[in-house]
Amino acid sequence: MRARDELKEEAIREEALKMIVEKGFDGLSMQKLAKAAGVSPATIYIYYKDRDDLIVQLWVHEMDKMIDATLKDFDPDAPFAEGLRVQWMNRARYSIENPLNSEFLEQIKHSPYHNVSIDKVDPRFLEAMQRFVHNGIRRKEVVKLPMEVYWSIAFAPLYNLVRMHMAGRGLGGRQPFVLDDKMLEQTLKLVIKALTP
Amino acid sequence: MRARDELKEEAIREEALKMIVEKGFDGLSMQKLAKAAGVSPATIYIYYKDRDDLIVQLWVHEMDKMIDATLKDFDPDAPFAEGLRVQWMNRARYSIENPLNSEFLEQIKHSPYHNVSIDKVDPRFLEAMQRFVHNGIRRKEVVKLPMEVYWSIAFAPLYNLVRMHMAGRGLGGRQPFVLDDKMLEQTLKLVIKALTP
DNA sequence: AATATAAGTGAACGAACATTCATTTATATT
DNA sequence: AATATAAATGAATGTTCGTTCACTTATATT
Repeated sequence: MRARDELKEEAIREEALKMIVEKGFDGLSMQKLAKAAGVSPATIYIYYKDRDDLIVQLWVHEMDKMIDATLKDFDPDAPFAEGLRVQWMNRARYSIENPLNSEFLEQIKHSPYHNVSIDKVDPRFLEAMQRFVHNGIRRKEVVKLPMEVYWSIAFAPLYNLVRMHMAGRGLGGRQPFVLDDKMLEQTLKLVIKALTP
Repeated sequence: MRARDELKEEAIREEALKMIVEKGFDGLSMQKLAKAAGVSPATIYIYYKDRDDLIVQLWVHEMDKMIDATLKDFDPDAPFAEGLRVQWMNRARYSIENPLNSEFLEQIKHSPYHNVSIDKVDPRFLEAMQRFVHNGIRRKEVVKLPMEVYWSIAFAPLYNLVRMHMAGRGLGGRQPFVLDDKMLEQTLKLVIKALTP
């Protein structure tokens, strides 16, 4: 039998990502995607059941990559401030170096597709995060908090800064905006201040 | 001459909002919208130049409502912790009481439509915010920060909690999640801790 | 070299799409 | 009551959509 062409598969993912980020979900047309990826429309349906399945599988794939990047050198048993810094910097670096990939994830998260994809987060990631935070609380390095509150304070500011950095504009969109290392450090410091007793 | 039917206009906005939040931007069809709003497709084009214009104008309209709600009883010259609390609670209440409206705004913010709409934020709102923060810095109630960092720490956690509350599920989507007043207070307290010297 | 098998294709399908247009309807002004 | 005007319409426009299907192509196995 004939083997699958990994390059085709990758091209489809790549172009789909680009189309969605640049034109939104209503800008993703299967025929245009096929043309952009250099394959026949029918080929896409070998890999994906339908358009929705393509989007959800793409999300799973990108989420995996993001999680891998975020957890690089991360040790859930490390001291809290250190562990949080590793995750922060990993995440910031990955987002800035892979703007299409991270914008796509943000776009999904704030769209109805999220209801479908949300269940598919790697449970090992959640467990690692939970252990990390509970370690911190046990050692009195972190104030006692529901996971959702912790998460919102720890990472939502980062995501927001990254989003403005991508857009190249800050609040109200009138002024240019660049997220530099100093600002990242400054924000992280304040986040740690909020979360430590 | 014949007068415009305000009810029709409102019905179009209402149904468009519902369609976008429930089915995403690719779920907004002009013909389905017309049917849902009880008007002819052609009628929509009296109010809006085209589909994109409808979405952008809808954003402007909803943004106005959100800003009005957020600034209710807000005084930019009030003490920092007090002013921030007013905005927080206003915003949280409006979002929870008007889930469609606030989900729509979040959806736009994380989509390519944001590039078009971002310039249209009411400048008076931005000026009020700027004055409020600069007041705080001047009075040494707030650490010195770029507006973008301030904003990210002050509000991104709130938006994130509200989003999970809407979805009814927390991190990873496996556990139910309800944002209650206690949690809101707890988070606000930590945010203030981060932002005050 | 022959064969079986799944990858890959281009053209075609009906359905749904955004938008327009000739016409009708309601009403403020006269 | 007549008139002017813009609102409102339903049907129709051509286009693009997601998806399928009969067919060809490449290759791993024999």
